[in-house]
Amino acid sequence: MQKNKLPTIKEIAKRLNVSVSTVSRALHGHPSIGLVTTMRVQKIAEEIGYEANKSAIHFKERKTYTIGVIIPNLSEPFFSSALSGIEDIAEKHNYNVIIGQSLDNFEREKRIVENMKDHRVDGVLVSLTKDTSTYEHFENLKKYNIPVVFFDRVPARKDINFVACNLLSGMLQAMAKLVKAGHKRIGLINGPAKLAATLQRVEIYFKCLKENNLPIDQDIMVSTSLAKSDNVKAIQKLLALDERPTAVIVFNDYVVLDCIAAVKAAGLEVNKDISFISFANLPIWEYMDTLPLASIEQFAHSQSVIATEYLFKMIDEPGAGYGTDKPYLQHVIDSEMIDYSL
Amino acid sequence: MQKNKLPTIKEIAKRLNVSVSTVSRALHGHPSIGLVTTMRVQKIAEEIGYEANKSAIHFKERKTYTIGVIIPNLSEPFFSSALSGIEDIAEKHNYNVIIGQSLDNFEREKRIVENMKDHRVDGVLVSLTKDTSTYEHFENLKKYNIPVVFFDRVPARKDINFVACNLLSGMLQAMAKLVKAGHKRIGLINGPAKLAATLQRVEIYFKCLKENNLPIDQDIMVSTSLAKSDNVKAIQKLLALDERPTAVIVFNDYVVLDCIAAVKAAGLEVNKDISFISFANLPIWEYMDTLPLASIEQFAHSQSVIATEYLFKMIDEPGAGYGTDKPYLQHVIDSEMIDYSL
DNA sequence: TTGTACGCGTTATCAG
DNA sequence: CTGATAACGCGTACAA
Repeated sequence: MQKNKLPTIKEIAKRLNVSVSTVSRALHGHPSIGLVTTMRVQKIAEEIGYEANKSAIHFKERKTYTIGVIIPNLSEPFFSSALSGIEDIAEKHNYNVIIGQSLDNFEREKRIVENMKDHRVDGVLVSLTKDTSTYEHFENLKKYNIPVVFFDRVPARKDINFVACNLLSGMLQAMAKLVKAGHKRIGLINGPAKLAATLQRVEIYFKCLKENNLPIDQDIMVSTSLAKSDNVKAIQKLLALDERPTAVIVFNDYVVLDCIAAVKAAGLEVNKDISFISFANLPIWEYMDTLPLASIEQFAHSQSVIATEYLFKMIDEPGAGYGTDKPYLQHVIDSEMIDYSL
Repeated sequence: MQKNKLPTIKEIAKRLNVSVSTVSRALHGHPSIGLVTTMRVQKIAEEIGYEANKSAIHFKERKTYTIGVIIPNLSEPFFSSALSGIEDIAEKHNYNVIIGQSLDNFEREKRIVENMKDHRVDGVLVSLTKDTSTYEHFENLKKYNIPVVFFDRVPARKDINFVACNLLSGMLQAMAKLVKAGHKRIGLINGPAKLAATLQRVEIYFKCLKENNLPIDQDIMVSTSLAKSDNVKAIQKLLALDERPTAVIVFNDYVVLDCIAAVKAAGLEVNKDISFISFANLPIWEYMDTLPLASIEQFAHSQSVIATEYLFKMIDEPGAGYGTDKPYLQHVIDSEMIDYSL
């Protein structure tokens, strides 16, 4: 029935027996168009409910006014909160945001990048899969002049733009606190080996031990794929040790949640038999009865906002050198211990 | 430096001294093109790294292969989980998803709808603002043949497509459980008046009281704007009553979180001095020590998936009558009590 | 002050 | 088998 008969500039021109350019200019209030004509045009534009087809304009401008966001999983508060920040900034720039969930799957990540390139987004924000260790799919975007900024889960390279968290600062505070409380045997539950953050955690862990003159003991270092069952296994391994750690650094708050449950299930008491410190600072701690001693804030929102703002710099001033060589964005946010033991 | 010199079909044509149509057909493996020509074309296409400009194709097809999602807030797990489901389905249909956060602000919602229309999305999914009570901005989309499906927070109308939760079924189970446990004074903490769900809650509340031969008492009915401070005020009002309720139906799990905290702060014990039942079934309950007696699952994921699939039916078969009159989607999911008291 | 012509990248139609 | 041309909706340099 209703044919796709959307009002166009052409339609208006026909009705008024003027040219499309006149209509176009009239609609934009161009000074060179006579007042009467302008009014007449605007009048029927109003009447027939004309509204410019942005996608046509974008096509012509060879821009889409859209940025792409690639993240592992929307269901994780960390990422949805980041996305929320991104959308905020994009909206201020009159940009749209399209999303792609990699689901921590490298192949999917590649497909999503491909798709975003096909759609000619004007820029891309990425938080990597835990399995991403090559970056050609992103290189490809350079060919299309599509700027990329990584955040949080970033490649281990120097020729890219990223914003991430320096976990050390907060961790040092936390560690000092543990040592002061008398902990001498401090374990580590780390994440998947391929994640850059995992390596970082080890480094920090070592550094902190050293800083406090504590020995390194491989027995109390375990890791998890981040799957729930694996989290439980990890903590259980530690609990089963003859000489178990009295405190544990944990990859993130989600893992700690499972650890706490497992400790309770084992008939032990959190913060007495064993204490935890982890990374993320989930908003729910506020409501929990049993929490880690401290959590190292990761600033999902700040990270994403900074990344997005830089992305827009690159988009708005192409050729200004942003994102190339010297002015690479390599923003590292100092982390911060949030003390829950008070 | 690098001019926007992306390889196009035209470029290939020039290099080979053939027409663009030949190139186009060769690229698509059209049978009418000679094998040699086809090969030659594909060869340099490969060489110069040609990739079709989808946005040009979409422009020509007058489709964007993009759907819009309008939700109050990405930071709420309920909505991010819904969005996750939407993105999943869209991806299967090779569609993109653009998002808009209304932040529960009616004016923003209008702007977002406008924006999505400007961008000519092929369809829209909406969960309303708590202040939305008029729907002209959506009517407008009809003019552009952009189908709309509402989910969860839906308009109180019959001439639209929606999927929502019937909260009654789960609630009846929960209520039966309360009564069986001896509760006779059951209060209500409701949400903002403008939200359709608020009215629904009252109806259910009344119905359940009646079903169980309990009297209605205005004193134990309060409401909150959903802001934290307001949540606390609401529960405190109930706690301050001479004869306070022994159990309370609460608008949703987020409000309960604040209630529980307030109860503890008042030196009372949850599930002893006062019990709660609410709506949402947050994933974190699993990890909490203090939880409501039960939570009525809202099925964020299911709702959004069903809504999205119907949206694609409308998109894929326009004129098939979907979304008009008889085949309006008015899918109501029966809710389900999740019992946490075991 | 207004109109003509062109370009954005692609596909479809019609001719040859 | 291949090419020229129109069309999608709009903006704009150039011409009148």
